[in-house]
Amino acid sequence: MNIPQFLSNIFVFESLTSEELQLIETSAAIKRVSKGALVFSDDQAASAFFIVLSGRVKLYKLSADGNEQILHIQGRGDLVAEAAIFDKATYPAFCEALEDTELMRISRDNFKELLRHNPEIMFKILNAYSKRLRYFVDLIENLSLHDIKSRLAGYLLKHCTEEGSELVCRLRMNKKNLAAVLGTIPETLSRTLNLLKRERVIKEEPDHLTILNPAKLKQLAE
Amino acid sequence: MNIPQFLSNIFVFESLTSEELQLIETSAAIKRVSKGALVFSDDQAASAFFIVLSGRVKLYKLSADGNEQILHIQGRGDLVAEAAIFDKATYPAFCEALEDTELMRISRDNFKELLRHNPEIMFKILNAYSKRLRYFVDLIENLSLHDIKSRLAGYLLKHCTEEGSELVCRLRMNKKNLAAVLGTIPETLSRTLNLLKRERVIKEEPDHLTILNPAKLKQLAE
DNA sequence: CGTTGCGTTGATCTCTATCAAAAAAGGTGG
DNA sequence: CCACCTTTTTTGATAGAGATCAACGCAACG
Repeated sequence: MNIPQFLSNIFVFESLTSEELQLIETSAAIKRVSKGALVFSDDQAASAFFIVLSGRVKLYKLSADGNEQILHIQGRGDLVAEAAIFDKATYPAFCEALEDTELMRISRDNFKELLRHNPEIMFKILNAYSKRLRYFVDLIENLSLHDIKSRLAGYLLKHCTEEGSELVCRLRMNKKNLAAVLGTIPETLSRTLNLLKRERVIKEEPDHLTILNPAKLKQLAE
Repeated sequence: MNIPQFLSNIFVFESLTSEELQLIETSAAIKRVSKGALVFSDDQAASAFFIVLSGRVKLYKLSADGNEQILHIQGRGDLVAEAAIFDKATYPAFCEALEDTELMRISRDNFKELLRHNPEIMFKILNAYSKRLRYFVDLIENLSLHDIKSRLAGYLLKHCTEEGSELVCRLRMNKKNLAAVLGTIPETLSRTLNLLKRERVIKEEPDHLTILNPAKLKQLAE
């Protein structure tokens, strides 16, 4: 892969010159992880953050009895563990590869130095942080104020795409993970999907869900 | 109040010169709200953010049937609605005064201009954002993976102080609000406090809670 | 083919919300 | 200081959402 070329396409770095991109590349390391591998652990000491080059990772918390809540899923171009740059130097959650994934590891100190000379990058980081904050506010609202049927409806709406005349949702993860994204367990997800199928709101096909009644789905999601 | 003096004590502004502080003051307005008054609404258009000068406000979401989840409570020196500076220009939640409160309203555009000339402020903002992100991650973890007894235990531990030989927790808000902080309702909070009282973990006194068994409380909070 | 992991289904149980009402605490004005 | 009214908090009874536990079907895979 042409790394500088790739980096220049990432929102956070798009204002940098090719010399600066080169600089990032030399101070960064590529980390390759296979599907299912742990990238870092909750509370682990952190001296770097990551950018996803390819693949996807999930960031999640575990309860004492092994339940999982996924905080978010990051793909190509996304920052991972960026909270470890400016706040205390520990990772805020577990991070595991959902697929074979390539990450660029960027050292905290190098990056801060880069920022000092390129303050305009900070605006981009601030923008990314703001989006992340809003995403978390939505998640909190969902977990606290909506039931699972409503959360699932919201998720399907947010992740569906038009394909021809149909509205379909490709999950791109197994149902155990989808359950953990929604803050529930696979059994409950399975039953809730059944509810929606019985009400003819969605139809499940081998590799995707088809949304039969978007209006109803919107109403459920409120 | 001597505003520039006050501002210079706020973390975000502590590196500014008195001329710059003066500049902020002239471009900012003081907003006074009485206890119970709404400062702004969820999704309302936002062209400014706020700094709390005195008093406290709560930021919260409401469900369709009127349930409330408090996202956080901000006091003297804290930023409010800072996500509206860099991301889309709407307020991310409702904001209501818990007490008579003075806020400084800082226009988004003026502030951005200030940042351009004082990039070091951005580090402070980034730091504040990082802390907020971690706080939200904790809240998500709590709501999703801990039951109410555990959330209450965690809250009490986090907010208690040593007074003489005793560990006490002064709530500084009514129980309806505490319930909304914990993601529950007053009835359930009342019952959960009873549980802890019956187990001799805490004792309730007219104006505060005394923690009788911190070890047990820690164990409950995990 | 056995094994292993994933997804579904069924039965059950537990936590927490809801609804209703009583009790306690806080003003307010005479 | 007391009677009155409002708001907050507590208590009780009930219902419901979702977790847990156990079992089974099913596909992938060595």
